[in-house]
Amino acid sequence: MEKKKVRTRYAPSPTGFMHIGNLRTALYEFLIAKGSSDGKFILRIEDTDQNRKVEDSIAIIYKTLQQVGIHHDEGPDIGGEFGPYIQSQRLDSYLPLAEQLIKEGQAYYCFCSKERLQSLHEKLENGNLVGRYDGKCRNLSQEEINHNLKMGIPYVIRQKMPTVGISEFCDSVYGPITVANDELEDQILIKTDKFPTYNFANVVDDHQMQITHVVRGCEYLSSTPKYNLLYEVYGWEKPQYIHLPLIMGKNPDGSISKLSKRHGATSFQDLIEQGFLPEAIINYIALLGWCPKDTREIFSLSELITHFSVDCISKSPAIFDYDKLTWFNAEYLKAKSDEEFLALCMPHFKQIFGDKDIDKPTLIAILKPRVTKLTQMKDLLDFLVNLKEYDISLFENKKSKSTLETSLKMLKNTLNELELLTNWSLQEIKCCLTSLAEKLGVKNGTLLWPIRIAISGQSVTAGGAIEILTILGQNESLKRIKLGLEKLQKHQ
RNA sequence: GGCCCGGUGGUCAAGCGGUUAAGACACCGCCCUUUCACGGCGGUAACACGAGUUCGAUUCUCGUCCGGGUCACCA
Repeated sequence: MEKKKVRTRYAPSPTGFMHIGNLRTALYEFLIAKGSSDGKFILRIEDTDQNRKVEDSIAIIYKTLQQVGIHHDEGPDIGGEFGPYIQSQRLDSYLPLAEQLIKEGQAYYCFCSKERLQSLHEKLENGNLVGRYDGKCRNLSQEEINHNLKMGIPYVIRQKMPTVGISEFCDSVYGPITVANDELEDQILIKTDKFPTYNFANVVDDHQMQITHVVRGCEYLSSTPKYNLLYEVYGWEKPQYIHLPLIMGKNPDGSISKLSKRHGATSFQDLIEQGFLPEAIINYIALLGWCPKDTREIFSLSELITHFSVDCISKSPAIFDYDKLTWFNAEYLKAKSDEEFLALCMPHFKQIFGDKDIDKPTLIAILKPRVTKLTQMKDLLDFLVNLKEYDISLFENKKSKSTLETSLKMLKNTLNELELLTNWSLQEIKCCLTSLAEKLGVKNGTLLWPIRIAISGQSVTAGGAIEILTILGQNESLKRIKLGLEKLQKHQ
C-alpha cells in the first residue's frame, strides 16, 4: 500500500504577535512535512473569534514565516486546492455539518443563557461539584425546540458526548492517553453568532484539508478525545497526533508557568528587536523539546529538516533560556562572512557614527568575536564617538606593570612617535609601537595599557589600543593622547 | 478540586537493567593576550522520595511528594 503523503498545518489565530511557542509548533510542523517525501505544510488562519481579531496580524504571520524561511505550500496568500485558508471564509461548511448531526440525534440545540452557564462554572471555582454543562437542553421535546426557535431565542449547537466508557488514543510523543468519557462536556460546535467554535472548525478543516499529522502544544492533550469523538461521529479518519511539551517561563517570584507576555520578550518580534538573528532563534527553539541523536547543536533550517525526528521529541516542559539563545546568536554572528556581518552592522553604524567615514574592516574585526547581540553595538562603540571623563586611576594596572609614572612616560614617547607617522594604518601603527616598546625596554602591555586608557577613557574596550587608534584616526588619537598626558601631568 | 501529563546538575539535555551518569549554556580557575572578548585546558554541580520486581535499578511497577496543563459561546 502506498503511504499517505504527510500534510501538516500551522493554524494560528490572528492575535497580533507571534508567540515563540507557536513559532516552534510551526517549525516542527514544517520539519515533519518537509522531512517526509513530498510532504506539504499548510498555513490556515483560525479567526473564528471575531472579538479577538487584531489588525495586521496576518501580515505579521506571513512576515515571520518568511523571515525564518518556513515556507508554506498552501495558504491564504498562495491558495491551494483545499482553500479558502481563512476560517471566516469557510463558514458555509460548518453549520450544515452541525445540523446534520442534529438530524442524526448526535447533537442538539441548547438555549441555555450565558448567565446560567456562568453559574454552573462558578460552582467549579468554589471547588465543589462539577462545573460541567448539565445537559439541560439535551432532551428537550421537539415542541419546545420548535417553540424556542420560533421565539428567536439564541442558541448554540452542542454535540452529545458519551457519558460512559473511556476514550483512548495514542499520541506520537506521549504514548497512549486515556480519558473517562464522563469527563467530557457536551461540546459546543456552533456559537450563538453562528460561528463555529475553534474545536469544531479545527476538526472540520483538518479533515477537509486532509491533514495527516496534527502538531500542537500539549495543553490540548486532555481535550484530544473531544476531537476524536467528532471524527468518529462523522466517520472520518483521525489524524496522527503529535503533542509538544510546553515552553515555560520563569516568573519573578521564581515559579514557573507557560511562557507568556508577562515573561518579557516572548514574541518573535520582541526577540528580533532585542538583536537576535532569525536563524539563531530557530536553531534554539528547535532544540527546546527536541534533541538530535548526537551532541551537535548548530543546525540550519535545511539541516534540521534532514535531522529532525518525532521520536526524539521530549515529553517534559522546557524553560526558555535567554542565555543559551544569546550563545547561539553569538555563534551565528561569528560564523558570518565579513560581508554579511557588515550588512547587519550598517544600520547600527549609521546610528552611531552618522555619515562619518569609518574603518569598517577593523571595526568588524573587533566586533565579530565579541558581539553577542546586534543591539550591543551602541554601548560597545560609544567611546569611539564620545570620550567620557575618566579618572586617572585607570592608568594604574598591576598586570601590565602600569603606574601613573610609567603611563606618563609611555604616553609622551607614544605621542612623539605617532605624530611622525605618515601612513596611519593598523600595520604601521603596530610596527611603530612594538618597536617603541622594544626601544624603551618595556613589555608591550606596559606601553599599550596607558594608550588604550587615554584614547578610550575606559578600562574595558572592544578591541585593543592598536585597533582603536586605527579606527580613531591620527588627529583624534593624538588629541586624546594629549588629553591623557595633561591629566597625568596635572596630577604630578 | 476532578482529570491529564511530566520529574537526570541553576538551565537545555543524552541515557532506554550492569556507564567513572555524556554534551551544551551559565558559573569558577588556569593558559593565550595590550583590557575585554574569542580560543585552549580544567573544575564545581544531577538521577525527587519510599516500596517492590531483579543477581543488579537513573532505567520496569506501584505509592508519595513536587511541578505543569486542562476543565469557556478563547484559541
